[in-house]
Amino acid sequence: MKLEEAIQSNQFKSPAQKAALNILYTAWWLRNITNCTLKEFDLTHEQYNVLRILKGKHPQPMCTKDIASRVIEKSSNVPRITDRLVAKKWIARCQGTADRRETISSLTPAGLEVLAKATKAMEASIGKRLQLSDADADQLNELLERMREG
Amino acid sequence: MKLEEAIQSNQFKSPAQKAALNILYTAWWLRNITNCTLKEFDLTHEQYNVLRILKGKHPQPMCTKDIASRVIEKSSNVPRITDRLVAKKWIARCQGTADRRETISSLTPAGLEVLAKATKAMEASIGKRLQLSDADADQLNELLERMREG
DNA sequence: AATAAATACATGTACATACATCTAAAATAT
DNA sequence: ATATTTTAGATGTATGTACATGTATTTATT
Repeated sequence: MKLEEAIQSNQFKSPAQKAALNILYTAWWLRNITNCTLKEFDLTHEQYNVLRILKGKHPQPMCTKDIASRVIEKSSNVPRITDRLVAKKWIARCQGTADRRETISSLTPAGLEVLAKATKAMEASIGKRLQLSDADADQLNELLERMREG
Repeated sequence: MKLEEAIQSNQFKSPAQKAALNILYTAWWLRNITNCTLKEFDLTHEQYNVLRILKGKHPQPMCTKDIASRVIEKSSNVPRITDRLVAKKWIARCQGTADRRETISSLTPAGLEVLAKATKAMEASIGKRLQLSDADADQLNELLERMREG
C-alpha cells in the first residue's frame, strides 16, 4: 500500500519529511507482520529478538547489559523482557559469579526449540511478504545510513 | 551510527534482512529525536501526530475514526490518546449530532498554539539532524514502497 | 583501609501498542 | 415495525517504551 493511502494524506513538506513518515509506517508494517507470525509461538517481536541475541552466543550465556547493547530499540527494558522469557522457561537466569552485579541469561533447550520453530516460520513469512532484490536492499541500507549521518 | 555498531552485529542473513533491521532501527532513531524535541512541550510523538491530523481539517472537527485512518501506527488506540489531549485542554470533544455513535474532536486555541510552537521546534531539529537530499529521499520513498508491495 | 564514584540492574510510573470484549447507535433485513 | 447486523468507540489486560530512582556491588580515590 502506498503511504498516501495508508495515512490518507498527500501533503508532505518535503521528500525528506515524507521519507521519515514512510520509515515509521514501514517499521509498523514490519512489526505487524512479525507479530502475526510469532503469535502462534506465544512470542512477541521483542522477545523473539532477545532469544535470537542469546542464540548468537549460545551455548555461552550473556549478561543483561550485553543483551541490551544488541537490541534494536535502544530504550527497551531488557530485564522485563527476560522476566517473561524466564516465566515461559525459555531462558534461565542467575547471578554473575565474576561480577555479582550482573544477571546472566542463557537459552534453555525449550528456548532453543521454540526459537528454531519461530525462525522457520519467520523466514517463510518474510520471504513471502518482503520482496526486495539484493541490489535494492543494498541501496536502501546505504540511504538509511546516510540519513542517520546528520 | 552504522547499523553494525548500533546493534553490535554484522551477521545478516541477506541484504533484505539487514534492510528490515535497519528500518526498525531508523524508526527508533527518528522517534527518539522527535520525543526529545517534543518533551519541552509536554507532548509525545503520538500526541503531536494527532494534533497535526486535526490541524489538517481545522477549523472543521474530526471523528475518532477519521483520526485513526490517518495515524501512522495503525494499531494506535486513538480514544486514549485524545483522552490525554483533552486533559491538557488542547482538544475539545463532544458526541456527534448527525451520528450519535461518533465522538467529535477539535483543536482548542491553546492546542493550535502548542502545535505551532512544537512544529517550529520539530522543523528546526529535523532540519539539523536529517540530512537527506531530495533525490535521496525520493529514492528512499520508492524503495520503501517497493518493499511493501509483496 | 575507608570513602567516593561508577556500574549493573531492579523497580516504579506514565504513556503507547496490540488485541479482545462490551455498549450504544445506526443501517439493514425480514 | 421488529429483529438482526454492522459500525463507532469505550474499556480491560498484557506487553513494551521512556525515563527516573533505588540498591547492591565493583572500581577508583585518598
